[in-house]
Amino acid sequence: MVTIKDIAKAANVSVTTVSRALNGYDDVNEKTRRRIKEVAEKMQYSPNMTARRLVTNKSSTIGLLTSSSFPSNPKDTFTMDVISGVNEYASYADYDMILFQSEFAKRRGKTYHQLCSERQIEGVISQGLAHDEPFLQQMEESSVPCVFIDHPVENETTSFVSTDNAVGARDAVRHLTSLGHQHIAFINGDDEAYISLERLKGYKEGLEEADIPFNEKKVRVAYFNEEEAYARSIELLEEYPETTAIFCSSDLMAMGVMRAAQELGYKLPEELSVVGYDNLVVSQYTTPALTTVNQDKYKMGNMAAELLINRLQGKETKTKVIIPGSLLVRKSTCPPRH
Amino acid sequence: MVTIKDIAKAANVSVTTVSRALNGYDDVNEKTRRRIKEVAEKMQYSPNMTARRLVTNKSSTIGLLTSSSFPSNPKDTFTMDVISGVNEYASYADYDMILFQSEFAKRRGKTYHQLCSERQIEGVISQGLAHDEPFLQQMEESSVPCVFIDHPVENETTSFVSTDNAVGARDAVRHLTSLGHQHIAFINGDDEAYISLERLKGYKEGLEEADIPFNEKKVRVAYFNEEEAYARSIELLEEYPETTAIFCSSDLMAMGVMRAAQELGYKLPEELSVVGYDNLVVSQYTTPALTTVNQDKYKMGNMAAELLINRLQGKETKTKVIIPGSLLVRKSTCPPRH
DNA sequence: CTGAAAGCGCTAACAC
DNA sequence: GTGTTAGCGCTTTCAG
Repeated sequence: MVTIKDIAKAANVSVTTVSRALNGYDDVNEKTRRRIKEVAEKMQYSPNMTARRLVTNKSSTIGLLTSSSFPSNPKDTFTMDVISGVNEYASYADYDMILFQSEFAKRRGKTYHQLCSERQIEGVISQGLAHDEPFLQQMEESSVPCVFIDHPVENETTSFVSTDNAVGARDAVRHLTSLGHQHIAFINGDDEAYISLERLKGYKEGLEEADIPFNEKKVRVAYFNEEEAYARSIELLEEYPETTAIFCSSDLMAMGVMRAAQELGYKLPEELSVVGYDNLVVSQYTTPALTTVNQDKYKMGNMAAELLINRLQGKETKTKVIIPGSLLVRKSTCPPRH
Repeated sequence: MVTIKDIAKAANVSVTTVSRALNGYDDVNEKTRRRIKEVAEKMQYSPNMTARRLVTNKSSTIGLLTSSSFPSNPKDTFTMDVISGVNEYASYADYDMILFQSEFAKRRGKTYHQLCSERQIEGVISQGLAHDEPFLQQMEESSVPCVFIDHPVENETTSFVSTDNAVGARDAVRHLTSLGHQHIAFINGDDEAYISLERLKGYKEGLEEADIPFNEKKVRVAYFNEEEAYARSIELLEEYPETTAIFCSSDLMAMGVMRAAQELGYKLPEELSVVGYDNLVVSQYTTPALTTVNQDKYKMGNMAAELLINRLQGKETKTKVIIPGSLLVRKSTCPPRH
């Protein structure tokens, strides 16, 4: 391994000068710099980041914290897209990215703070943590900068990236009402999580716009789980047979709903319109192809990384970004039968 | 930040003793150890990995090297599954994983060796690199242990993980011939890559078993690309209208083929059977659902990590693992029309 | 402009 | 069993 010491020797200068020359400080003679750079090149020098980290106490590494192993469901490509977006920006900005799972950490008895300090993580991005996940609280309190995806907290060290969930949900419902639907049920993901609350708000707005009374009994929670949604939709359809459309807070849940409806003998979409949320890859291949609200997951990750790294580098930066979504009308929705 | 020095002071011992106590060496009095551990716990000590890395010259970090940003195609969930498998094992074994892209490195003018030495990467896993990617050569020559996915090189520092490609391809063709197909074309991924050669071998075997003569004109190469496969299959179908089945070396290519056939007016699967390879998530949602050869991508990643980390830890370990695949018969294949 | 020296937090001979 | 000491490779005062 070639060190700056070797270069110093070869170039007949001190290690200090080598360090300064290579790191682009301007208090070094241009000729000396050139010579040093040449020597470094010739000797195939490459800096030992670990040593640098130790002394500067900076790691150029960010963490991406998810709850457990991904994908929990093979169809769930959400996290992959986020990872991809984060990694891309991190690479571009010359940061490394490390994946953490809160479940794993807890099993090891590690606190959030340990997770970060052990590796001198400079900042972290969280994605897909449950709203009551203790790590979330620890992140907020930690001095390590972080950005939350879909968890609305902003302060001196914390930023927030999400999509416009209320608008997305409202547009979905608006699409349904404009088709003529009057009986629109809603399978939500959670009853406390931020995005679920927002989407519920959008659902109500959409209903209100069309002068349809809100009925909380027609809202069920299925924890973003396909099987759970399958079960909830069967109950819903039995209790409210007049239902002609179901709006779901994720594509996975929508797939559960479609399966339930088909097994119950509904003809899709004529007898039941279904709308999803997320626009997972699979959603365009379901039968019928799923109408859904697109979320730009890659961009969410990319943005989160940008906000985080800007902050780490002391650049001025937004602390909140809401990425617009858009309704993708496919084949799972149509006017209700009379 | 709490250091061993602080603990040493608080526990009235030397830093050496603290280090030894915390790292489980046995040349330390059990009472002392207990006391030190207590103090460490109380002071919320967590070791500075960077310092440890510097002195031990070990990073507990492995790299996962892919060619470019992933997924190149949103439907392509292959790399995600591999990543997931690698990450899972790495976490379990207490290693960190970092994602590298060869394209990015090259744009930065970094060699493979620099990539590793800068971060003191202990070992790397490669996935999805083109067979003529220069980094592959550099990996083989490097002293950094590595394991190749789908690239057959084994030596003192190198292991190899793949699935049984020849068998997979043969089974696919066997399935087709057993259905009665006599005119089976093949869209391969590459004409030099290891897996492509193996699958070609399997294709020939399958044909031979059924006494069908091999015709190299019926083999086309589409570089694992959907559009490319779309184009090649149109040519194929026009030149050999007697074709009743096409075997493809990836699901993505199979999707291109199905689209081409449908646009050409073929009724699937009655007028053309199509078989894919990989078993991507989407393949079960295509119309018709794609018959394909499953590859356990998660396991490939998991295995690769296991082989690598075993080696890093000096454990005895296999240097080659071939994971069996299995044919998944779905709806895109049926007997040919007479 | 350049160099000497200190030290980041930790491990590992080597003594005692 | 425990402590002393010498670094790992780098950055960064502080002098000159």
